[in-house]
Amino acid sequence: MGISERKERERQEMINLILDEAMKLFIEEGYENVTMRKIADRIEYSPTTIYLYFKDKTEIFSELLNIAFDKFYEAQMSVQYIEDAKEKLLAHGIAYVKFAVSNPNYYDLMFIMKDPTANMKCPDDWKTSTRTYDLLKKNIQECIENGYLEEVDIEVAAFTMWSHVHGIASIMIKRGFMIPEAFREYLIYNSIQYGFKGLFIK
Amino acid sequence: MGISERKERERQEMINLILDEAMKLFIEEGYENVTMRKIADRIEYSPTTIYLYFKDKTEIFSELLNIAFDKFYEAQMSVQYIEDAKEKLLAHGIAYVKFAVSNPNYYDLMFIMKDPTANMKCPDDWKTSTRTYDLLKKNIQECIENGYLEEVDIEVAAFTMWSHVHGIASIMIKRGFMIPEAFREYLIYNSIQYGFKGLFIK
DNA sequence: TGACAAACTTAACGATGTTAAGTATATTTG
DNA sequence: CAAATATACTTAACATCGTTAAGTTTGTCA
Repeated sequence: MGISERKERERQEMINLILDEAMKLFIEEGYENVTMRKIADRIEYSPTTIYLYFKDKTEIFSELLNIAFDKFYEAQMSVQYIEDAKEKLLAHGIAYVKFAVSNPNYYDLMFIMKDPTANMKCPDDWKTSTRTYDLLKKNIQECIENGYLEEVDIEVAAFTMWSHVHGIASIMIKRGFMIPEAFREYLIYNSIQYGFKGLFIK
Repeated sequence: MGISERKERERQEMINLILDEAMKLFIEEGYENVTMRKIADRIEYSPTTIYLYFKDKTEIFSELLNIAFDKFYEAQMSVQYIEDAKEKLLAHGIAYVKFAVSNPNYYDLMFIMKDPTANMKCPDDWKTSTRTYDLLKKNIQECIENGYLEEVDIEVAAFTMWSHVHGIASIMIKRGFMIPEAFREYLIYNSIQYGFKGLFIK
């Protein structure tokens, strides 16, 4: 009997409908503009219907978070084809910041916002997030092997590069107005260049 | 007649009382736990009384922001006595992050939170914030003069160091749970060391 | 002492997330 | 095929939030 399959399918469609509209609201207007009632308006159901598919608002955002991390990972992967380890590492950093500034709400959700995942058991749920960090470490390792970087604690090196690009990203997203618009791109590019290059020995 | 003076004094005391309690609530429990009603409870007045002294909630936070920037500036100044320009620059960076992690709510307010100053006219009100950035640039200038740094666009150098320490600070504050507790201090110190040192030529 | 202004409170509005109780629809069972 | 039941959804309500309007108390000055 395909009847329970159909029901499961319909349920999944409803879940996706909710997530899609929540995501649109979120991307367009940011976290504080995603309200249960606004989502309900968009999907043309009553607000309480949402609670039949999600425990609460944070569960919706946990799902959006996973989607965001996937896109984030893809953005980083788009640069992994580069042969030269040094060039790749630089491109990696630039891709990181580029993703952040062109998807500010995703980035906010992933790394800045009061963690909507406070209720999540970390080890499993953050798998998608460590994936990109592992990629960075791999690239650093490659640089060491090719003599571009001296042999250092790879954790320190990775954290240093991460904190640098994260710093750029979050300044641009949260306090970008402090920097003249025309100056921002220049600053992003040259800062990554300047900061990373200092670490290279060749 | 000292009567209007007394009234003005009493008014100022009320303003300070409100700010003090708001600040305590804010430091202890963060932004979202500061509500007009909770402040009212603490000062033992009705919620609406607060509106006789502050236009709205954001005006209270604008005041807290100024106080925070002052403390921040002081924290940076506490390291300016150091003679050697290179040592001073490193200490500056460490002092920055130290302030941030030991005053996470201040730091959040200053550089991370959805700007509570959106209604403020930037040029004047951000004076207190550019003050510390000018200090950083001065220290960098000194390093150049002493041959510690090559002659670079000072704006790029300052932004690079800022984004690095800001990155460290905001990771620790917002996603510190991703890093083992025992590892954090090590990472902070060594990352600043590693990142900054790379920029020096001597 | 009475007029008036300042300080403060009570009550309410519209928004939020969320829950409890009720209704309509679809499926299963006799 | 009709009655029983489970599923999907809605209405109404609660407590909380920032904020406003209207009313009350208090203190100052003529």
